[in-house]
This record gives sequence, structure tokens and C-alpha cells, in this order.
Amino acid sequence: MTECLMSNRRWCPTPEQLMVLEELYRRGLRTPTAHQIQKITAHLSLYGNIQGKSVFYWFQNHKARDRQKLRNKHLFYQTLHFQGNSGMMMRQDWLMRSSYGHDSVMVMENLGPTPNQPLQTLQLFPLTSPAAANHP
Amino acid sequence: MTECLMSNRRWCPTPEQLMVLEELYRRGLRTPTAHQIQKITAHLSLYGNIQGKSVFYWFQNHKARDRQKLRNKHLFYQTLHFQGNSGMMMRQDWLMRSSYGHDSVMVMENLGPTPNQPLQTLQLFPLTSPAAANHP
DNA sequence: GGACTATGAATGAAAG
DNA sequence: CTTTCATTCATAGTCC
Repeated sequence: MTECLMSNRRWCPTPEQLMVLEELYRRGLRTPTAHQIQKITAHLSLYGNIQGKSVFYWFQNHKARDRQKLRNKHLFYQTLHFQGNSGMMMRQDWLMRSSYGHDSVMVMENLGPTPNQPLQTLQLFPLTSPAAANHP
Repeated sequence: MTECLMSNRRWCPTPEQLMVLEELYRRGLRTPTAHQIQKITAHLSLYGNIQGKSVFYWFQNHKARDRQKLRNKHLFYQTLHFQGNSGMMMRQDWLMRSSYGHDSVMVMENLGPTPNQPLQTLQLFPLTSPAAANHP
């Protein structure tokens, strides 16, 4: 039945809530705006406790996993040549990266301007270190 | 626990590192300069591998999510102020984007058309309601 | 009593 | 800065 008798440490969607969410998704909604989330949340509240973040997460996860599924399907077809034995994919061990290669980001390289430095006085370190409580 | 058994595709902060970062954050550091990032990174390296960009990202994310949370809290108090009878405000905190209208006014009350609307036209609700098959 | 799956929640990393 | 994406963590529910 899967009704969810969960100690509510996390949201457990009721069937009605799920139906609504899936319908919205089916209609093309993927990343609802804050306002949309509000409305959806309000509506879903009729069927049980729910927070906005749950709606937010639901869409995030659903979309992500949809995408993942597709990705894996592609990957599967394009590399399907091994593992023909059991006919069973054992698990989702397919950790395929989407080829992110760049490690650049170069965040650090803007050593230049840094126009104003408001909170310079704060001691970065020591932090873990003891007394030495010196001060400006 | 939660030591993070992650395959190192991305940085996984050790508890010590996290503690330091949080302490810095607590002390008011929000957007460290390149130089500060360097120092922090150097310090955190004592506890495990880490790159400057991780520190950078950490602050960005932490700050952003903090703010999101606050924003939502406000949103919550200013819009869902009904249901106050139970005496318990159920503390809704979550994250979401705010869709801040940077563009001037752009109120919704413009007459009808709203020429181009990506997927805005989709009816959130009614959902349970029938026909009304509108279209872009 | 574990293994496994699904899925809510979180967060590092980027993109915009 | 704000949003989004990808990956991971956590756990309820299920099966054996």
C-alpha cells in the first residue's frame, strides 16, 4: 500500500499530491517559480501537510532523474556491447560523467581590484588556536 | 559518521574543515577575497585535500542558501498568515529562488495578452478541472 | 536481518 | 548574485 506511516522526518506525498505533481510535470512544468511553488504548495496542503521545499525538491529530483534515465538509455545503447551475459544490469553503476573536463574555473585569478574590503579586520586564523586574542 | 566515502570527483569537506568554514561564516565572513580564500585553503589543507575553488563555492552556496531560507521565511509570514489558530506556526523553512523582478514594475495586471510567455500559460490550477484547453 | 529500490533531502559545482 | 544541474546522502518500504 505504501501509504506512508512514516515518522515525519521527511515529507511523504499522498497519492493525491503525487497525482497533481505528476500531472503538472506531464504538462511540461519543470522548474516552477517561487510563486508557482507557493500556489502548488497551497493546493497540495489540502491533501496533507507539505512544505514548499518539498515541492521544490520534487521537481528538481523528478527532472533530474528523468534526465538521468534518458542519459543512461543513450549510454546503454551506445556502449551496450559488453555485459551480455545475465541480461541484467546488476545495478546503476553507470557513473557516467557528462564530460566535464574543465578544471579551470579560475576563481582565484582576480587578485586585482577587490574594490573595498569591508570586513578585513576579522581574524581568519587562528581559529582553532588558543588565547592570543589579539585585536585591532 | 558520514565521513564521505565519495569517489573524489568533488570535494567532500571533512568535519574539521566544515567546522572552520562555519566558524568563519558565523563570524561574518561571506565573500572572502581571493587572498582570504588562499589563506583559508591553505589552512584547511591541513585536514584534507581541498582547492581554493571549493572554499569559494562553499561560501557562495552557504550564503545563497542562507538568504533563500530567510527570503522564504518572509514570504511565509507575509503570505500564509492564515491558519494561526492552532497556535503553532509549523516553521516552514526551505529554499527556493525568488524570481526577483529586477525589471521595473511588470505587474501582472497588464491587460490580458502578455504576448510571449514561455510556459507561463500552463494552468497550475485548476488541474482537476476539465476542458478549458487553452493554448499558447 | 540484511540487500535493494525509490525517492526526499542536501550540497558541491557550475551556468546565467 | 541567483538559478540550475549533477551527484550524493539518508531512509522508508519491500522482499527474501
